[in-house]
Amino acid sequence: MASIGEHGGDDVRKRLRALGLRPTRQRVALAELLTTGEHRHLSAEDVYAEARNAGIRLAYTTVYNILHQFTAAGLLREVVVEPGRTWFDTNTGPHLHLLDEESGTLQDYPIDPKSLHLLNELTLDDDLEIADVDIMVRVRRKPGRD
Amino acid sequence: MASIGEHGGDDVRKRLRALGLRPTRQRVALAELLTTGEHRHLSAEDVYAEARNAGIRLAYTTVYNILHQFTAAGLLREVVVEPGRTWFDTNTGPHLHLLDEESGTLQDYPIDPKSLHLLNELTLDDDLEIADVDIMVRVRRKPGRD
DNA sequence: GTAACTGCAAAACTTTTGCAACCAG
DNA sequence: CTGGTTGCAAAAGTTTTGCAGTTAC
Repeated sequence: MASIGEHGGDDVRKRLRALGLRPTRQRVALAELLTTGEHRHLSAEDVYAEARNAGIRLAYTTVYNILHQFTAAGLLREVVVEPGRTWFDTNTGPHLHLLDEESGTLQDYPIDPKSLHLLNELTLDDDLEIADVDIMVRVRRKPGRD
Repeated sequence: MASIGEHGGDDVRKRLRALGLRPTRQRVALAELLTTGEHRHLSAEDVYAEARNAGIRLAYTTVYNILHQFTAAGLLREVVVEPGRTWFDTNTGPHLHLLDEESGTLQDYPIDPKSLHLLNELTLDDDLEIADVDIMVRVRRKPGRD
């Protein structure tokens, strides 16, 4: 594990600054929390709870502020599944989402961007360009004998 | 224009019944409203307002109930763009969505399902199958000279 | 010192719930 | 009749706002 210790996080600070974000105590703490370990899907509430558990003192409002700033900066991706169910995805690489509607489970599935052949053929207005593509595959248990 | 007149809607009634939905006054009226004319993206509020303007008396709750029932029955598609921004799409054919984040505008773009080559290669659990696929292409105005 | 940022409480929104009244078959 | 539907008001949930106080540089 890299040296993201007690008083560490110098690299995080640099990265934040490069994104035009002042490395405040709260932003550094959340950035470390969110970029450490496996990729995850977290609700704002999840992030708040985890932060508090980790001993980070910060307000709920601040969690929202920072999550949105991180999303705008490309550190996170926002995934809206249903109204009132927003996930922040720590995986910003090319992937699609598998949603099991029965359980509400969201799963990443890596894809080769080149396979999105279709997107190169979209006819857009001349002054428009593709900023991002979200693909959600809704899966269900096969019907039949239970 | 087909005969969807004052006291008409017999075909609508049949269609609703075929879907297992009792053709109540409210359901018939909304089904006519939503299946007439061009395809559109409507919020629950839009539908409520349009219905009232058209002289249909019904409750906000009922609009939600019916929109969800229609969605489950395949008469509509639900599109969630951001938390607190759900659209009901009257176009149930194969298409993707272009979202201009600046303006919040959502636009349909027809696609050939066969071009979704990628989806045939997804490795899913044996008891799972694809129920539906939502593709959202976020577009933005090209940066550069203003 | 100053602009950027945070924290708190309240507000704003959309969507859901519970239950009595109503209607279709 | 009888269960499926509707309507109303109230509740639930998430996300946003306004503004005073704090912090980064």
